Order: sequence, then C-alpha cells, then structure tokens
Amino acid sequence: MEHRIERIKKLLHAQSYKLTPQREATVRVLLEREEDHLSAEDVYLLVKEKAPEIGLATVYRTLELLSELKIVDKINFGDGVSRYDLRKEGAAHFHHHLVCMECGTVEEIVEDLLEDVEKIVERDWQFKVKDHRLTFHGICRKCQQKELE
Amino acid sequence: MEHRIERIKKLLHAQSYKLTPQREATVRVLLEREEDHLSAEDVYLLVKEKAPEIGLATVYRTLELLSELKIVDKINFGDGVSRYDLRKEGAAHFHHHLVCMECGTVEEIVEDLLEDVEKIVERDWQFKVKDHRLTFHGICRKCQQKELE
DNA sequence: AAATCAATTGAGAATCATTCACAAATTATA
DNA sequence: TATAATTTGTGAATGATTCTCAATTGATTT
Repeated sequence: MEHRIERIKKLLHAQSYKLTPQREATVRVLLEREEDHLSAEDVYLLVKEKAPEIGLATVYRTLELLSELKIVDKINFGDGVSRYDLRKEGAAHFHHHLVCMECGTVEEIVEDLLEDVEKIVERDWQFKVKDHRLTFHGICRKCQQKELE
Repeated sequence: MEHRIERIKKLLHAQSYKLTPQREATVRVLLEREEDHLSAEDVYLLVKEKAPEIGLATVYRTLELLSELKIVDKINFGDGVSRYDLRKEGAAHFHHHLVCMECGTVEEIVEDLLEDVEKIVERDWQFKVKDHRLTFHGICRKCQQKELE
C-alpha cells in the first residue's frame, strides 16, 4: 500500500503537483476500495471519515487530476454518475467490466481480450487506438442460479 | 424511411404505446441524422423545427421510451451528456464507436468483432452476455495525417 | 358523433451531479 | 521568515435530467 502511494506521489511530483493530505486521503480510499466502483460522492463520504474537513469540490478536483494522470479511470455505467476506478499496477490498458442487469453488480476483467480486435481496428479503420472502454451487460453467475430456483 | 417509421410504430403498439405526432417527429429526426450522435438537447432543437410546440421534457420522455424498447441506444462518451443512437435495422447488438481524442469525431463500427471475446466471457466468467458497449479512444485517420504535416 | 378513460403533453419547478469563484490556508522555495 | 504559487473549503452557479400537475389528445365505447 505504502509503496503504491509512493509511486503515485512520484507521478504527481513529476508534473509538479503536490500530494497534499487531502489528496493522500483520497488515494488511500481508492486503494482500500479497489474492487468497488465508487462515485465522487461515495469517495467523499469515505474520505470524510479520515479527514472530516475535506470539501466535496476537493474530492472532485482530486479525482479529475488523478484521471488526467491516468492513475484512475473515469467510467460511466449509464446511471447519471461518474465512477472512478484505479488503474491496475502497470496496466497499459483499462480493464473491462461485466455489469449484471439483474442485481447491478460490477465484475472486473483484467485480461486484455481485445488485442486482436484492436489490430483489426487499426488496420481496417486506420484508427490509432490509445485506450478502450468495454462493458458487457448481462446476467451474472449468481443471478443465473437464482433464476433456476 | 416510411417503412422504418411503420416498424417503430408497430413496436410501440405492441407494448400499447402510441406513436403521437411528437414521438413521430422525434423518430424522424433520429432517422434523418442517423450518422450523428445527438444529445437530447440537439434532438430537441431539431424537432422544434418540425413541431415548434414540442417541450424538452417530451423529447426526454420519448428518448427514454425508445431506449427502453431498444429502438435507440443511450450512450455516454464521458462529456456530461447522454447521446442517443438509433439501432441499425435488425441488429442484435449495439455497434461500436471510435472517438478521436484530437477532434472529437465519432465513427461507427457496425461489424460485430466481439463474437470471440463474448464466447470467452461466457465460458470463463459464466456471465450471460446480453449486450455490450465498446468504445475505442484514439486518433482518427485525418488527425494522424495532420500530425505529419 | 358524444362520452369516457387512460395516455400523453407542455411549462416550469425541482433535483442531482458537477463546476466555479474567491478568500483563506498551505506548501515549497528563496 | 518572506514570497509566490498551489491548493483548499464554502457556498453559489451551472447544466442536464426528472418531476409535477393541469390541460390536451387519442382511442374506445355507446
């Protein structure tokens, strides 16, 4: 954990940003809840537990900054909120998501899976791919089992 | 065009919804601007040209309805607006998008491309895929050429 | 065609997420 | 420690979307 904070600190410093206590608290929340897909509001409430004086705008600003530095990815599952997701250590690409239409659970897929597709897109559309967003909507394992009962 | 309106009319009637003049005007705008990715506001302004009395809320309601009936897909490219995109005739799946990070242009890919990936997801994650969203972010052909100049 | 009932509409208010403005506080640096 | 630049908290402002509700429309039955 500390190691990852250090790395993020360096990334910020490289662009002459500071890792203020507020930013650190925000990053810690993201690290602790890495599996989740927190909205800015969610993050705000969790950070408030560590640093009650923090303001919502600061959380937004921090998330925006981390997003620009590609430390987190901003995603949108279609409910009117942006969610923020830490990039995996050293991952070149954004990971994928499985959103269950029944229960709303979001699973992550870290595997790339899109290498071939990207090659086709680059070749046939002459589009230089820098990043991607892939989300599957469907029924998760648990809900499939429930349906059988 | 008339043929597609008829088809949509039937889809609505099948769920006992009416194709009111306002809804028809909205659908016509979507058909005429099929290549674009219009926001609700965009649609509103265009519909207003045909039917000046229409209200913004009605456009939102219509788009929401068409979205539920899977006649249009609601997408979000990360600027705070939802965009609405007509499904291709008879397409089982949503098409993909190429968003240029330079100029913001959005190209469409109608080809499936994800068949193999979906098989893997269904097999390895036991997730029953119903739909997907795939967007590539990168540099379009035109902007690549500009960079060389 | 008139009566009826539910669906739909327009207008504006309300809500919600996000951004902005700005004075005060903090930080790194000289 | 003084200085300058960043960052912060607060509350107000914005912008997209939804809600409320009375009025209108549309289909259906007589």
